[in-house]
Amino acid sequence: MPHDPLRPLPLPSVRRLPMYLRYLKQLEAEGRQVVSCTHIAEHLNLGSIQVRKDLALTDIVGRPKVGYETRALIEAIESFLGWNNTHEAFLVGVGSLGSALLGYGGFQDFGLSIIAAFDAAADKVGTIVHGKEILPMDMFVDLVRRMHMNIGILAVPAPVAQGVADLMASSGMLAIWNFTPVKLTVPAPVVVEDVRMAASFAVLAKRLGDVLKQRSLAPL
Amino acid sequence: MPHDPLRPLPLPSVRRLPMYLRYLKQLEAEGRQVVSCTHIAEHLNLGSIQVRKDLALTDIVGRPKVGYETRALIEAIESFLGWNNTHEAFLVGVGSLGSALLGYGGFQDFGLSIIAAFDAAADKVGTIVHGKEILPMDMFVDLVRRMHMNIGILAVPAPVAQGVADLMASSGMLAIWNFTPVKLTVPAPVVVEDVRMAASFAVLAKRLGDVLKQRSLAPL
DNA sequence: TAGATTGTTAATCGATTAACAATC
DNA sequence: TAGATTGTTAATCGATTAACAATC
Repeated sequence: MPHDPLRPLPLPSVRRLPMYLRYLKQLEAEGRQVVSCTHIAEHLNLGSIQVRKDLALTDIVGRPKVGYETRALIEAIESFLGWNNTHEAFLVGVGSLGSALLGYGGFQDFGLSIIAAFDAAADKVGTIVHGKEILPMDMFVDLVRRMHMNIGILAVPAPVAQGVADLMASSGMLAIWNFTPVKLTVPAPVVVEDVRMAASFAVLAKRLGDVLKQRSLAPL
Repeated sequence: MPHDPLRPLPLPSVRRLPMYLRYLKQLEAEGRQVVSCTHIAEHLNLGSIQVRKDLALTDIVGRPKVGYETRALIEAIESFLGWNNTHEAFLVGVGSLGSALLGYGGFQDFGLSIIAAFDAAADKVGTIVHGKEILPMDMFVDLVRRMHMNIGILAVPAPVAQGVADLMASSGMLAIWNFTPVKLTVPAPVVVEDVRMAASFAVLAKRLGDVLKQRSLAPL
């Protein structure tokens, strides 16, 4: 079932692909040559049909009774996600969150490389954070243009988030990975993906509340 | 429509509530007394019916033609999410991500307070990070029990994630906010919420790819 | 009153799950 | 061959959107 390119991508499936990828890499490291949907599904607590359908997005074909070749599957997912060639990005905002992102090693798992970081604060500019020099905002637009940067990572304080997003868009960036809680407005082709930590915590707090409620109703 | 408590919560709605909350607080700060769904929806690029239905989860009632009282709505959402009383949490793992979480100011918006941080590395224990002393793992289980901590924030390296999660569960914690890419297995009442940055980046990369493809097909 | 907005029921849409033939 | 697994079509489920009466 080669996914009909006219229909929008099923985003829940896209979001699950990195989970498969991570597990497959682990299996490969353990020397496993082939793997079935059933096996993946079991390990990740998912339905095997769902896994099969998600994998089908990448146009991989498996062998009945056997499964998929681990290596081929890894390559199919990476290629589908575009994680086989490196994505270079500029980071703006080197506060506590921004500097964590600068130092986070896990990004290389998905081919993301932060090649420069910018901050508006004069006392941060010129310092080295996790091995990278912090550049002044003055240089931002010019460097984006000269280096044809597509991806901006936004980790500035909320009040200036929209302003920096405008700057990113006007300098020619096409994608903004938004770590602020601000709903950004951007011009036509630019895409924004929000990392909404508050949304995640809302679910946790709500479910914890349910557990506590049940506990108080039915004590030991 | 007071949400039927027997049916599971619509999680997409729960995830949107913090967005509303943030915007409502902004409106309140600007002195706005009442607000309509239409207005909220417009600002957040959502459908007004969706907003109305989400808000109905909190049992708030509005006035036709007028809308909702800003303050009452804020309180209804906070109460629904349990964000009116403070959630205290222990953080484990003070690497680059963990120390960012320690220093991140935004958590107070949702009543989350990290009251202690732990690390296994001897050279980190005893140091002060963002004003908080790093404690040794030896003290973890005992402190969780004595302080009746419910929430653990997991920001350790992937290889030890499951082990620390086991420790959290066995010491009596009921909720784990998981910043690692590992799929955790936990015993019965414990809830886990994953912050899957890779999933978010997968969507961004995929959509950026689409934009670039369109560009190359229809150049200037 | 007229018009806008809420609350609720019905229709649509998309994602998940089930069923089953094809295949190694 | 027998049994397990894939690929695909159909059924179910849940979330979103539409329709509309009630109300201020």
